[in-house]
Amino acid sequence: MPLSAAAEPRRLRADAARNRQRLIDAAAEVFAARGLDATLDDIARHAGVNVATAYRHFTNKHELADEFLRQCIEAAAAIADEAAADPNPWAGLTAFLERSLDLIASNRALVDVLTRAHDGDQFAELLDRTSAPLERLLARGRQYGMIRDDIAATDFAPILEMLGAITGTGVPGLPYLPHRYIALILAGLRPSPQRLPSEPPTPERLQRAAASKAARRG
Amino acid sequence: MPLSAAAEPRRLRADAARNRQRLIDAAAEVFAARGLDATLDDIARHAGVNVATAYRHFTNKHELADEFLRQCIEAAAAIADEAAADPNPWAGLTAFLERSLDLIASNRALVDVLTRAHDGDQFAELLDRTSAPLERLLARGRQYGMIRDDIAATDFAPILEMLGAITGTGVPGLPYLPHRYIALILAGLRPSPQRLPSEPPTPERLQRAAASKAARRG
Amino acid sequence: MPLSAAAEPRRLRADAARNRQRLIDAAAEVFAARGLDATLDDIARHAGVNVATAYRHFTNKHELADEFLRQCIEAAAAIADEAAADPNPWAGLTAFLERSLDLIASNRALVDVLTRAHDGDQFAELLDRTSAPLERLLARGRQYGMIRDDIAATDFAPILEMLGAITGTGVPGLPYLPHRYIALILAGLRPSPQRLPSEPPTPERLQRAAASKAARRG
Amino acid sequence: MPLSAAAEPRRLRADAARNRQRLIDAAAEVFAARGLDATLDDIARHAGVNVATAYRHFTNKHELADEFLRQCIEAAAAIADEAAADPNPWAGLTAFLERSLDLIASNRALVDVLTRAHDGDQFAELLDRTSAPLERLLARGRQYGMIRDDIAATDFAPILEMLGAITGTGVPGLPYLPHRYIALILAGLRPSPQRLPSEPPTPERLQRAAASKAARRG
DNA sequence: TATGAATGAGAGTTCATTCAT
DNA sequence: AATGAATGAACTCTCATTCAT
Repeated sequence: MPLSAAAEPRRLRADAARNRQRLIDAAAEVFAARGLDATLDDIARHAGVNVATAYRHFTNKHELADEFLRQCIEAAAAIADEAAADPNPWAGLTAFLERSLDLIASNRALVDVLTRAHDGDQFAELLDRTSAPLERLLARGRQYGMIRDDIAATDFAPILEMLGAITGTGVPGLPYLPHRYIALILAGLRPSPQRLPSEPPTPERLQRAAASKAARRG
Repeated sequence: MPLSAAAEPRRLRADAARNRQRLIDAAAEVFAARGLDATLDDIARHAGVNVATAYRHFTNKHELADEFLRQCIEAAAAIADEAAADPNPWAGLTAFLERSLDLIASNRALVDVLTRAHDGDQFAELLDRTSAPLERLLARGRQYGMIRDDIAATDFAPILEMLGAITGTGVPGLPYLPHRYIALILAGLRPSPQRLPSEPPTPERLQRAAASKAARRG
Repeated sequence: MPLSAAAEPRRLRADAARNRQRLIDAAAEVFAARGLDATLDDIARHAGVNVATAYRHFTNKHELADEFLRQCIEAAAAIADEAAADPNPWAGLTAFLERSLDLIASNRALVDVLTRAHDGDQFAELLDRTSAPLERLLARGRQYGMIRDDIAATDFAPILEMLGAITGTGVPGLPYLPHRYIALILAGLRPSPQRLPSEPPTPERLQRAAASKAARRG
Repeated sequence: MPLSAAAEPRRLRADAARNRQRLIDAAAEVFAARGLDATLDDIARHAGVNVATAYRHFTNKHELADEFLRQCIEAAAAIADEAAADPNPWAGLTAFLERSLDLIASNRALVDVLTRAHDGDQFAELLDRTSAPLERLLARGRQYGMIRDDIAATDFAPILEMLGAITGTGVPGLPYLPHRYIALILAGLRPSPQRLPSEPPTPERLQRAAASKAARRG
């Protein structure tokens, strides 16, 4: 899944820029197939370039993964934007979860980054880009009495994290299981007299949690 | 968290048994901290023994992980049994999820085993041990109109998998976030006029999914 | 004794080619000194490169040994060719045995390959390359009544295997003992009224024997 | 002042002596099957005792191998004695070579010790025990004009070493190949007008050669 | 700039040998 | 005396990263 090219600060020669994007696309494919543990050599071979070339573009494997994840975040943000544009908030919310799940499902590494938390900063970025549209969506949903009012945009980070954990449960030839659990969570998001315990997480808290996960990994 | 000692066929000398359990406990700690990718050397050092000693007790790293997971499964089964014994099905269900989450939270590797599925057989075992009590619990819950009737014991594998993904979100000094999402899922488990899509997964399907995950990892 | 360079399919950079040959030469020396059990680390150190470099050139220890043996086989084939070119068959035969012995003597591992049979395929290759010239040599020798007529080219595999076993018997400052036993065997190769028992071994039989030896070793 | 100086170094308890012999027998079997590289653990298990027990009887693996080889040497000496007792020197010589070969063939490790020279001292011992009977045999053979007179007892060390190298060439269902090469060597041992180069090796030389081989191994 | 090649620091595993019961 | 257990030192092989063309 070649993600849209990102804006690069420095000007690169045309072929260099092409190599750079090739590497990111290759990373997407290989990470998707083998997870974040895939070797850089493999990715480079997949991109049709040499490993050393990868190191000219990215100081280390970590950074290539980051770049790849940044592009994933772009895609996630686009999904949130489109969902918020839906006139029916409930339909928008449903679409948001389902399309997010599709994105996650297409990338094993994205599961890794959400589950094993590769880098806290990326997480913050993801929140930053999706919060505003989600908040708009939720506001309208509450207005119409479609969505419970003790849920906030930041709650969707853990929610997607949870859904990401079961993306791999697809078995060819059978209905895709995660939809079932999206529906379960959607049922939980309906208005209810019983309030959820504690408050929605603050962005800071989510960042700290993601960072602490990242720290564990080294 | 030293798990309950497992029944060992052969009698071990006192010191050997101690070392064996030390290794498993060390494995729990180290796996908890760094996931199933942790090195055996690390675990052995943590246990205060030589790597070769680990190899005397377990033919390879895989087997040590298996032993550790087996003990986790015992604990999980105990949780399911106690939950089923609760006279109030809803309270039992709540306790089941919360205590399961606590167990998972204390072991990063348990997340791995649920998320990344180290070994399909272990997964099958886990299902096997928890299905019967859960099914009893659900049956009573449905009778009393407390629990929606299109959910089955096997649904709790993905549900716990999901919850496992966010166990790491705890931040010292703040209320434990996962409880919030347990509550969200519990809300979704209340009876509802809208049925969930597709059927509860069959044990075979869950096993196949777990096995295919395990295959990816190698 | 650096053996003649072998034809390599892919073009290697100058320094890589140098390292590659250095590794093979180092393998020759180290195998010669310690047999095929020598460690790759040792060989690499001898070649002045890192072990990992050895692994860049050869997928495993086995393959490095194979490459080294291939070069030995080239040398052995050259010896057979030159011997067959000698106008005097007896002189040719003598030269063949003596020069073969010199080759073997310079390489402990060559003894290994003949004695302990590292790889049945290599053995087959060796036979294949030396049989034709030897057969020509023997044919002329029989014509002139110089060589007994119940001996065949394939007999020289076991004969060299035998001689290989005593190559190590040289002691500095004393006449080289193996020559004495070459002479003994040459005496046995003179025409004789008493026929040797059984037939010369077929190539298939030699290969099977070599393969069964290889199997034992693992 | 006890007159009966025991031939046995130390008295062993009956069961200890039994274990000791069991270990040597197990060593023979296991060495025969897997060569001198077999693990002590394997041998001990084969003997039905613990490794540590092996270390009570033998200071290290080397010494157990030595003991095993010593028993082989006894057998070899017996063969030489019986051969010398044959009234027909040529028949005696033939029997000596064939039975020696059988002995070697039954023990992979004996090939190792002769080929790869585990220990120079053992070699000396072997010579020592077989020289006298062989010399008597040869003397009579020369008298009758049956055996060439420039061959000596010490020549049979390299000769057996050579034959040992091809003991493995047997293939089930086919005539045993080594007999063919014994016949070849016997043909070379017939009287001949052409003298062999250099002199028969002195015992010292053979010992030095064997010792230098042993040194290589470490 | 891009490449082929090289490397150091492990990871998993094995084995001769020693220790503690 | 004999055993179960423990160990340190190897050995094979891998990979992120750097160097030399």
